[in-house]
Amino acid sequence: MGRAPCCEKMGLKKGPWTSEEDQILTSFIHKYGHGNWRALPKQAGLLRCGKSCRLRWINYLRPDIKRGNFTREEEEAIIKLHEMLGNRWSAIAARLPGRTDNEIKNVWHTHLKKRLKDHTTTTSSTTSTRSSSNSTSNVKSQFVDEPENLNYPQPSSSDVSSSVTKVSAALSTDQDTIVVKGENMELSETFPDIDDDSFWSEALSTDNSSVPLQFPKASNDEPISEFPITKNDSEEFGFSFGLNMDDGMEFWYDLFIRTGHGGTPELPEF
DNA sequence: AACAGGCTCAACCGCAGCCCG
DNA sequence: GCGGGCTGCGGTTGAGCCTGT
Repeated sequence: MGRAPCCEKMGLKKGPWTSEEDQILTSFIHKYGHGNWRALPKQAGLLRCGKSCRLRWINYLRPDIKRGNFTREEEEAIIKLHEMLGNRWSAIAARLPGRTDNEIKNVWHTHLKKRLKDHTTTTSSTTSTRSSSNSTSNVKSQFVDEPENLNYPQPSSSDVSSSVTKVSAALSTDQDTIVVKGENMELSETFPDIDDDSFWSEALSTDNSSVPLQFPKASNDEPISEFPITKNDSEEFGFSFGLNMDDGMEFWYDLFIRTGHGGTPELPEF
């Protein structure tokens, strides 16, 4: 089909975004949403192409973005999801609240891929119960057998350390099923067909920031220079800072609790 | 202190698919 | 059904930072 002309128009800026540009874009989207990325930079008075604006918003400016290092649980989830989904970074990102596909992709290529590769070369004799031909199929044994390979600070207490390892091992999957096991329980979370993203998008439907809102009436192409954000604005558009971050934290907290960190240090051996 | 090589991550590029006239 | 416009996605790049020598 027809390809979108890229940012080749004269005068359009490329390269790193300035804080001023960030502020303009953020303010505009908070106020009017992003119904039309192509028209947005013009409306907002940005010398960027819509594509660049969209990327900047999605990967950096969105308020529900969880900044900072990936937690152990997140990295394990990425590995598992990659095992199931392959390089479908957006699908993986949809399952990791607050993380973007770009971020996950970077983490995969810089950390996880290398880690898995190192492990497979050093522990080629390690047996895996999975018969999958996927190259990442030995993820479980990696975390079970060699937690010291991970670049995480290890607690001084051996009890805590071992429990972490066991929890990681408990995050096993059988294709579409992620099984989380804890003491005195076997809680299975059977996820629906992972090809159907609707389940997840519904589950994460609090992501109001992605809901296209309305642009100002474009009586002319005058850029809108000021859009102070008020509490009323955010309420009017159903937008709220921190909401999605809380959901993300809730997700991991829930996982944390279910895996036994929330009170029961002892976990079944694997 | 200076340099080189490696690493990280924000941003860009180009393709695919969806939507609509 | 066809074609153009647009968005979303995955792969790739490169500037800046970090680390080792």
